[in-house]
Amino acid sequence: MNPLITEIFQDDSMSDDQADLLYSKLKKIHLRKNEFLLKANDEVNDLYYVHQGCLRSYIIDLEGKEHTLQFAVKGWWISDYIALYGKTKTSAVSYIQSIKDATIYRISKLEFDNLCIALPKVANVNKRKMELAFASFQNRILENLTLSAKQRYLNFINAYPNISNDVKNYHIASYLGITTESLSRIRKEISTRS
Amino acid sequence: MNPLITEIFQDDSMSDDQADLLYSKLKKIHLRKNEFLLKANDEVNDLYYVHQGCLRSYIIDLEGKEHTLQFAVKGWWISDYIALYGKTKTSAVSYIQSIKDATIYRISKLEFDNLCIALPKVANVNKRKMELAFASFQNRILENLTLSAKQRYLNFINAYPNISNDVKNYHIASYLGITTESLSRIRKEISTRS
DNA sequence: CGCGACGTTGATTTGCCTCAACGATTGTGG
DNA sequence: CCACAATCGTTGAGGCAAATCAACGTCGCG
Repeated sequence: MNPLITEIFQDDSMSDDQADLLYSKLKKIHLRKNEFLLKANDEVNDLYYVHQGCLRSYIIDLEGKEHTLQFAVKGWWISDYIALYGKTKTSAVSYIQSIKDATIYRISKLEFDNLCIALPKVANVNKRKMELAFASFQNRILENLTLSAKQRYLNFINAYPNISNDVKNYHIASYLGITTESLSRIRKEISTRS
Repeated sequence: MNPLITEIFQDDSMSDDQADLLYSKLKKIHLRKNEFLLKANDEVNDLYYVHQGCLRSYIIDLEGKEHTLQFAVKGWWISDYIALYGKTKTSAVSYIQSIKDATIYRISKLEFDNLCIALPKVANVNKRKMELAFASFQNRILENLTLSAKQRYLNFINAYPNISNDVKNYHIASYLGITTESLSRIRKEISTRS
């Protein structure tokens, strides 16, 4: 019984052989705060599982501004999905950086795809993960279309109540698509009316 | 050899038995222009494959405004993914309406999941479809964060050059997250500088 | 024809951005 | 452990892109 494999693949009914196989494909990585897992223009071949810590992926636009795509905490997978999953194989468009010291497990997409074929359980866990991510992407698009900056912020701290200990406000602002100044004013407005 | 199955599952190396099994799970649906496949608060259990025509999914916010989530043309799947894939099973939040006469094939998610288990080919085609959708969602979020309304519009008509024959401008506006008036002004600006 | 759906145009408002300055907090080297 | 600098957050003034509100032209269709 491999507790890491149980954690990652959410299945404790796996044989030792299977767990060993899975484990052999994972490469452990330690990241100090502010270190990068990936940078724009890097070649992208891998998926990253967050075992501990907190990461964030973001892009830098033509004007040099950062835009946060995703935060990832324990239990989440992260990568440059545009490059890794996109129609045309490209190099990374985003940066993935640790926000606090982190332990990551890396697996190549190629290996992962093979595991999905070899082990239906892995395929099924992955399928469900993709579906959940799908739903939450739709939700984010919808919120961006329908809600004010203030409402998006309230939803954010509601959805990620613990994350605000780790991430800076300007990370949140760049996730919500507003400036740090605007977020500051929103926070002020919220705090004064209570 | 079942041409419909070949079209939907992008695999012509399937046995007749397998193709028959797949075909038996599909229910053909005809939609006239403006008919609904799904409405908010309906129970959601199915996936829909667009064989012909054009559909659009949208939500109506608290102020009564429409926001387009997705367009779907031949070869695309559509459903209320927030309800169907979300963490907590809920009823539909969106409307799915045909924009022109359409032929749809419906399959229940339950049946589809069973097929994914029974037929690895189906699982793999589905996996790849999910990955592509994943990448394009990330792209859309990124574009919403980084680009002006004008740039998003230009990207849209570039990405869907044919779609503009079918969809109304106010559909596009609600997809881009702007008002019809703003889109009208953007279109004017584009046409006059050329 | 006449009505409704769709698109356009104008005047005004507004939510958020930009630019600039300045506290507060954190981190670091002497 | 303090001193100082960098990073981060806040505040203010002014500007702009897009929204709002309102009116009107145009097209297609019963």
